[in-house]
Amino acid sequence: MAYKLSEGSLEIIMNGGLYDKPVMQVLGSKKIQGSGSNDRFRLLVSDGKHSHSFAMLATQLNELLISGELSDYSVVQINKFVTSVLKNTGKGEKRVMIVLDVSIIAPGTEVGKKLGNPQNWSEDSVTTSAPAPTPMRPTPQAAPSLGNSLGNSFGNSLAKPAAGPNLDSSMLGSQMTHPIASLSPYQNKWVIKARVMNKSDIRTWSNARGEGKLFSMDLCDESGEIRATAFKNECDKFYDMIQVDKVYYISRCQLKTANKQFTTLKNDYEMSFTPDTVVAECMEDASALPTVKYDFVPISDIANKNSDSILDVIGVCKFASDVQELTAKTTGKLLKKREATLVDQSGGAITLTLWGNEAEKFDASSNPIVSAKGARVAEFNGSKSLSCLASTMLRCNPNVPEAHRLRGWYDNGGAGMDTVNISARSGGQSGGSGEWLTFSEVEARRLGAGEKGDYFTLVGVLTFMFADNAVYKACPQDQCNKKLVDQENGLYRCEKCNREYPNYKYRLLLGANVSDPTGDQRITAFNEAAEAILGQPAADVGRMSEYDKSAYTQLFEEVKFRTYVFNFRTKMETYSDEAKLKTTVMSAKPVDYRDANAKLVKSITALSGIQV
DNA sequence: CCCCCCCC
Repeated sequence: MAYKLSEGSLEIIMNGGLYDKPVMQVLGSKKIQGSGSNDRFRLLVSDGKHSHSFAMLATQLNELLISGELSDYSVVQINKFVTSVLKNTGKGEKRVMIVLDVSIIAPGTEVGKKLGNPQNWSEDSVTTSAPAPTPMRPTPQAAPSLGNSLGNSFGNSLAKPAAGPNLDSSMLGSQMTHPIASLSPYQNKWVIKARVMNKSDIRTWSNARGEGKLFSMDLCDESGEIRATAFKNECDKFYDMIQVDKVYYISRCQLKTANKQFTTLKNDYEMSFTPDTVVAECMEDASALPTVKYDFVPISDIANKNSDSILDVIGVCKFASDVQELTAKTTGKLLKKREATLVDQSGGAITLTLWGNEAEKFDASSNPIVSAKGARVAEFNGSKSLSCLASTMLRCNPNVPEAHRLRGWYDNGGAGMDTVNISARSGGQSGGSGEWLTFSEVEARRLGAGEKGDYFTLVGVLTFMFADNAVYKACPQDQCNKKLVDQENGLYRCEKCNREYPNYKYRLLLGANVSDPTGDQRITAFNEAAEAILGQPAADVGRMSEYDKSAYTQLFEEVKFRTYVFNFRTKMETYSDEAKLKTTVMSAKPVDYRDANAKLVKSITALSGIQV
């Protein structure tokens, strides 16, 4: 049988032209050292007229060679390929062809010999041979280096949109962009057309090697996904431009091996923007480019998921807390978070914690549909909630069928449906998201029954205070707050430090009763919380108790029957066979009536389904 | 060149 090779196709391709599905013969292959398991293979290919050893097999096709399916003398049709120019090869520029998809027309064993008499094609042929023959389809003939000319074109169009007779983005079809899966450090001239799946906040760093700022983004196309990071100048240059869900042409980034420890994206490489990087938004229809794929878990099912598992969720945001600031224990970093309560048709409600910029920007006032791909299940005090990671793809009112279904459900009665808050069953900041509970709800939910105790917020009135023992003389050591024993000789003994001191500090330990319309509770307020309740520093309260008893009594009279927004921690403890809730004041704040009224209105709306 | 993903 005679095999017909696409004579002359190599010359076209190696001149940067396009040739549709050339048929070639493989004359040899050679393994070149890749990093780790990423071996790559170089092929010697022939079109019958020329042979060329600068063809490389895309790594995803390695198996063809390893299995022997592709071997010497095989005749193949190259369905998909890209070329790129390598610099610094020692012999000037070298163009390589990367084979992305092949069909084997005849196995090497069947062909058994070299077809024709191909001459070794060299880079010199470019200048000695005639210009490339007419390609198979309209092609950028003025573009001996595809990536380069596209890059220039972007540069021009960014500077002056109407410029450039050569190429504009409307001419950029899929033929001319490179699949993300084909990118590697071996190729430096390429253009990808990619959708932004996720974009990070700007982060700064400071370490022994210096300091700076960066942001990163996750890109995808039909072939795969890759992370790109923009540092310093590039961070400033591109942060505002890059928008989630939009599609961009991107060229001239630096590729490097991805550290798998820090990414879940399916790519062996990641890229960094460089001063030469060009980004141009794709203005034509890019609906063919994949969007984020979801695998939503019904909210009520999340209660059965393991902690730390990663999942996708979508729900109506029924409620969101204010932004709270906190300090990370391990890093000392100042963090901002907001807790959004999501509900869906499963009848479940769950808290989703947003961080940083996403927390600040979030607006729950219109009860948006919120979706999160890759949120992490967290467990606190035995209850499940979700937390966003840097890799989580968060969307408000995403254009997906589930979102439209939820909107319809919520606006037609779903808002009034009873939900089971799986983030509040037996722990956590109960009621989630800054919701206020009553004592009867605390009882109904059996808060405090768990191992670690439960936190909740409640508006209550101080109905009684144990004023007599509210202040004591404490060990003056910084970390030691032990009550001192008066030695009656001007010295005070600390049993914990096993030392005597001539001095002491006053600390507060206030026992009290708090009531709300549904019940009451014996509570304890330690130093800072008690100072907040009394509105006086412990030192002043101590002086009053010792030197101005009437002022001391007056202080407690004034505070009695005041209303506070309390944050409590409660835990069941057993004293001499009797189980009792031990409830501690974590914080006590005066009521902000504006905020309180807003909460009541929200609650009325949620319960009645009627917009107030 | 980062690599943190936090808290009650």
